[in-house]
Amino acid sequence: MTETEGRVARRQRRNRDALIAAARDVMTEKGVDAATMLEIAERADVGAGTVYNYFRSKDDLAIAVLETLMHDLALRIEVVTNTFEDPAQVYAFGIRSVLDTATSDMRWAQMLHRSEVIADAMFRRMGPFAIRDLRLASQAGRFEVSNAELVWRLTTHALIGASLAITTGQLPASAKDQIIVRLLCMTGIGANAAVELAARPRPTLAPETPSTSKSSSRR
Amino acid sequence: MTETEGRVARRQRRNRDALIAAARDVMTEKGVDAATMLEIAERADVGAGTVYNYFRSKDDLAIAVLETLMHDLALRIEVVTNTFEDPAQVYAFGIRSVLDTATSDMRWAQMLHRSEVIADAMFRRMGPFAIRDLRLASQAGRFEVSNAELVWRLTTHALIGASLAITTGQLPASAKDQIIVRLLCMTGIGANAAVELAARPRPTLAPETPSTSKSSSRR
DNA sequence: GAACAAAAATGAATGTTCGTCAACTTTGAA
DNA sequence: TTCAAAGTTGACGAACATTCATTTTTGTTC
Repeated sequence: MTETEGRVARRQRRNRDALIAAARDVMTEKGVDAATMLEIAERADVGAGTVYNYFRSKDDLAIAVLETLMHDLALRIEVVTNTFEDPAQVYAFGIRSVLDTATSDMRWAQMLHRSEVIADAMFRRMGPFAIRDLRLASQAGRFEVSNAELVWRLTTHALIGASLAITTGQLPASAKDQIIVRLLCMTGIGANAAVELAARPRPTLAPETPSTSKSSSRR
Repeated sequence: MTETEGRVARRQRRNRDALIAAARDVMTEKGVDAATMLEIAERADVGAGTVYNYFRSKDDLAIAVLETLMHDLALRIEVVTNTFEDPAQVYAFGIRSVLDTATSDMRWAQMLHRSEVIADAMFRRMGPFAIRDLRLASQAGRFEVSNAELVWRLTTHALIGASLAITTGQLPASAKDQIIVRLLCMTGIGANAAVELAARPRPTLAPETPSTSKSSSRR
């Protein structure tokens, strides 16, 4: 194990990141399925076969893309919630932000169709934050959650499903408040407290980190 | 509109049902993705192109298969719950049965990977039963649900997600009780009442309606 | 029961895509 | 400068959903 990251390793990570950025662009433009590996490779200025040196399969790559979206969102949420007093509100703001982002940002909406993949990415990438918040709120006596992992797992799937229902028009966007209330109910807080918690005013999130893929400047 | 179903319409429905049965067999054996349209057609003793006279696409066919599984399960649940006194218990037994079936029956487990499709089929096919039960229990003062459709929508996605997590080993089967408790929490019943409701003894379901596809006897 | 039009079935051909691979290029140490 | 290891390439193979021109079946009318 070298103390610092070697030149080779650094270059490899650059290539990997460039591929993820390219894939993110193509996939959020056309959807995961419609994005072909060839187009992604071309966007990254790379041969078609090269992608498979970094990702085992298209799904692998899609998961990597989703994870960057998730991680980015989790960090932006944390910046805001750091100032909150009530740990229950931290959690509530988090799931509300996910719902808002997933339904309003076309980049997310395009990805929603692979529910189980996106829910899994959300579980893993945002889980460390969400589960911590659930535990803190439980310790503070605000929630009644004995198995935070389980509650978060159920919440991710419900959240993605609800987002999908909104973007496909099966649910009106005005149902968002009720969705959050019901998801908060899963924390054992009770219906009345959930309504109150969901109704609190919310600050706005910072804008998304811009993509790092060069449009077409290299070479 | 003819009073009785004409000969033509009846034959068409027979063919359609035979295709669904064949597709159900193949898809539950190998999974939706691994099932090829050609194999399904062969199993139904039909040309490859014929399938497209009855279903617009492979997805269409998969949805039809899922709907038969859902509908069948809903009916079997209803037979048992007809004798229940407590409307809340009717709903609890319903979601518990879905979870048990989805995680123990290989036929279901194979289908779980198209989360959003299966959740949507469950919403539509089992919804009429589940939403009615939610409303009845709310009217009886057992639940606190103002928007039964929404609660059912969230529940289907969470239920499918949880089932998938169990079949893939991400969650132990022993978590099933807790899953049901948390899903019941979404009805606004409160954590304690949910635990009590989930712990009640459950009768067993009738076995599944056998497939109607002839193994290979025709011709 | 013959003639015929409409409906349904057929399966070979089509087009698309993922993932592989043998040849080629770059890298960096000796 | 040399050379082996690592990385890259794009043509290619295989798989598969879907199409469509052709054939077969069905039901009706005389």
